[in-house]
Amino acid sequence: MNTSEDMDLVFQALAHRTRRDILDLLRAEPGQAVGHLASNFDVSRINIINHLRVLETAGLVISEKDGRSRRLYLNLMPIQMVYDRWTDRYSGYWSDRLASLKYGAEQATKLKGTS
Amino acid sequence: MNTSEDMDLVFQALAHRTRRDILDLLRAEPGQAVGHLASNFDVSRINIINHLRVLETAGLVISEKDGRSRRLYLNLMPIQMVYDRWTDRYSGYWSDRLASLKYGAEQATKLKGTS
DNA sequence: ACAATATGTAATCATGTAATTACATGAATA
DNA sequence: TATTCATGTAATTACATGATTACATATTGT
Repeated sequence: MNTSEDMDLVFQALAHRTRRDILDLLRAEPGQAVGHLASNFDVSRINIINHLRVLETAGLVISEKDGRSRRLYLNLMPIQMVYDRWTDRYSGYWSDRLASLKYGAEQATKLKGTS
Repeated sequence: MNTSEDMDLVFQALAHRTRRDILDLLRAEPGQAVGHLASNFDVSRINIINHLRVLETAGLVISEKDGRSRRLYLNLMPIQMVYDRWTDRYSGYWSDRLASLKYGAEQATKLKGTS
């Protein structure tokens, strides 16, 4: 998670519903195989493999071979690092939830007042 | 932030370095105009307008007309809602930073042991 | 060895995105 | 009113992405 390109990969990976659903399924049942995972979707198995490649490139999914199948695991570290970087940047705004909402209200007021 | 399509928009908006840089600049100097913002980049002014449209569609940027210019503001609410939803889902893993790192270590050990 | 199973690669097609140039609108000001 | 300034729209181009079908690899079991 050093370069900005890595962050691009993580956000892009999360920017598709199927891939977010994959992460949910891997969280619910870690170590499941590709075919078993794909059976949850209406799209082709190959499409799920393509999505898995995107997730693996972003570091969000790790896999290990197990005979003729492949076990899949969720890895949340990239999301943690994005979160850390983001909250470092904007910690003043929303490191604390209440402060964030306060900011949102202030901004709304400011916009209302000047328009 | 009700539908999954809204989350797609937010993640897609964040999945480009220029757009993340725009958010940083708007945070540093709220209310700045389009041309002033665009002067920070090497790309064309129109390209920044296109990126702004993406950010506004995702709800991350709000704007108001001010004479012949347009004032731009950062809106972090969509990110907050994505964050809330994500941490709701995976709160057991990384609502607490230490717990998250612990999970990461456990997962690494698990993978090492079975491969 | 042969067949069945699990996964992956290659080629393809349609669609979407990023960035550009040229032109158009609308507001401030001489 | 004409002109400059700030912004926006339209059309275009190159490239990336999502999803598919057909084929290929590798492993298990008969």
